[in-house]
Amino acid sequence: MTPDERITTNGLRLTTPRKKILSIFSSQAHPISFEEYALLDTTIDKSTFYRNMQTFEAAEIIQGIESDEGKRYFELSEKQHPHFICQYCHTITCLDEAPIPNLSGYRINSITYKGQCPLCSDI
Amino acid sequence: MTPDERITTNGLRLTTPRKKILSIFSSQAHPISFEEYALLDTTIDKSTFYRNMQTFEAAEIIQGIESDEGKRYFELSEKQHPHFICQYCHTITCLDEAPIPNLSGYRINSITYKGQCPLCSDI
DNA sequence: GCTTATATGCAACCTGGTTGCATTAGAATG
DNA sequence: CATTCTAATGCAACCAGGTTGCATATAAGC
Repeated sequence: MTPDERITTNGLRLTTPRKKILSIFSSQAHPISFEEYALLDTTIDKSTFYRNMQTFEAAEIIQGIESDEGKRYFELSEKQHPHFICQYCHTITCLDEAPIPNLSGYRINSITYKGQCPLCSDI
Repeated sequence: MTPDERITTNGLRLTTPRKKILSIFSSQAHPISFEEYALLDTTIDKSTFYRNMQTFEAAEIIQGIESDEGKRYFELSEKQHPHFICQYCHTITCLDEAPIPNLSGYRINSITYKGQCPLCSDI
């Protein structure tokens, strides 16, 4: 399913800002914040962005994660994978290979590890 | 080591607000936010609280975790354990029994799961 | 007890994110 | 293709959690 199709199958309107949002998110390898998004789309309005993040999260098109700096990062919600947030360089890495544990009774939607990434361990 | 000793061994002064902060945190079963802390200590000053959270995090006396609502929660940094944040009731649970995986190259300081807790799954 | 650096408490501030509301523009209908 | 209706946008004002500057207080060493 293409990003645009994911919008319409959820009964949402295919608007210009939404097409651009999903197009830009499709080309990201890591979650990005509004601040970073706005560098790639200089015409976006802040409230349009955040309102769509909420809409897309409810439709499970986008997934949000909280950084260690009180910011929210977003990425396309494709194959589930944990994230690693480095507390030193604040980089967010997608751990595509890491296993997802089974916690009986709990339904896990996201996993976030925080700590020191390999690059920051070397210093 | 008592909480007070953890302060002095880090070269920090044993002040009245600090003693109260650690005393209150010692009696908590879950991480709490400033909002919740202030209900238990009505004389605390917001900046004193947050400055001490930073100091204590640096001294590894306190550990902070980000909620799914853009708030920060804190708990005494004792035995390392993952946390589960329910996206429906927003409760933070300590998963004392859950295993801590090994990610080669990464040093893990905290693990946060988000999703649906058993109570919210039943509804 | 005196001294000095550290910590407190208050107010002002910052910033990420939200809300209200008038306007715009998808999409369905005839 | 014009009309209609509702969802979505864009702007400005706002909110809340957390931080900062600075004068005052106080813990700890002598």
